[in-house]
Amino acid sequence: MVRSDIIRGHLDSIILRLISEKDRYGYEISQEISLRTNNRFQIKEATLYAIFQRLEKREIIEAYYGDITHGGKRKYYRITPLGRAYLTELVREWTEVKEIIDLFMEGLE
Amino acid sequence: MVRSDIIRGHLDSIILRLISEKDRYGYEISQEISLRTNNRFQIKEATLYAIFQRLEKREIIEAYYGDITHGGKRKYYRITPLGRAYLTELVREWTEVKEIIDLFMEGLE
DNA sequence: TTTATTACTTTGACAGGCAGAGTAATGTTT
DNA sequence: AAACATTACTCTGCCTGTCAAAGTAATAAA
Repeated sequence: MVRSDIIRGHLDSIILRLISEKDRYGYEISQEISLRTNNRFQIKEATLYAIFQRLEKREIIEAYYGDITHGGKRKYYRITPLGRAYLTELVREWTEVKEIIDLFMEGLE
Repeated sequence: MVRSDIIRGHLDSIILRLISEKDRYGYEISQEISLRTNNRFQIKEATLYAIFQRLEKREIIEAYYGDITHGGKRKYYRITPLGRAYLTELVREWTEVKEIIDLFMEGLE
């Protein structure tokens, strides 16, 4: 399991990417992350919902309530055009960050 | 210039890597980072010295004063055996984090 | 002698992430 | 029907890493 303070700062990217594929609700995203990473990383609930609030306030995502529920009521999020642009920028940034950190980390494995 | 909150958590790695090459002092590390990244990333002084304190307390690095100065007196740091082990672990972690984030970021560039 | 550069330190604040506790609706067991 | 498990979201208060800002001090250059 990866320490979360090392993945910190990239959670916006991960969540936004998942929402960009299709509208999703919180619990679903949480499960999807565990699934795709094969449980190597799990997002904490408190963190996830804090990110939703942040992104919604910045108009990067927007919320609506779904009707199909299975327990608590689902709050779906969709990405806005602004969010798409932001995600593109995040992907570019990730490429650059990888390059930079690799500059220091390579040749040691 | 890369935002520092996206590189956050990897600064220990970068600094430790530089110290592992040879004993270094703060100002030197700061310059070296700017140089190697071609100014795409610069570490802030306050951050750098805070990291030194943290790593020294954890006995990952240790300090001594050098005699050759050129302005303020230089405080050199060397990596300890514990530090070497920690660095190895950090490199392994970095490989894993890259894999995980790439899981979400790929196919969008 | 004034200014620039080198070099380190400290304080206080901010932001992201999280533990823990809580609310509520639905499905499953007994 | 009662009890329990699961789904699903919210809120509060804390911790930690980073940083702006301000300060100290020594050497080199103008």
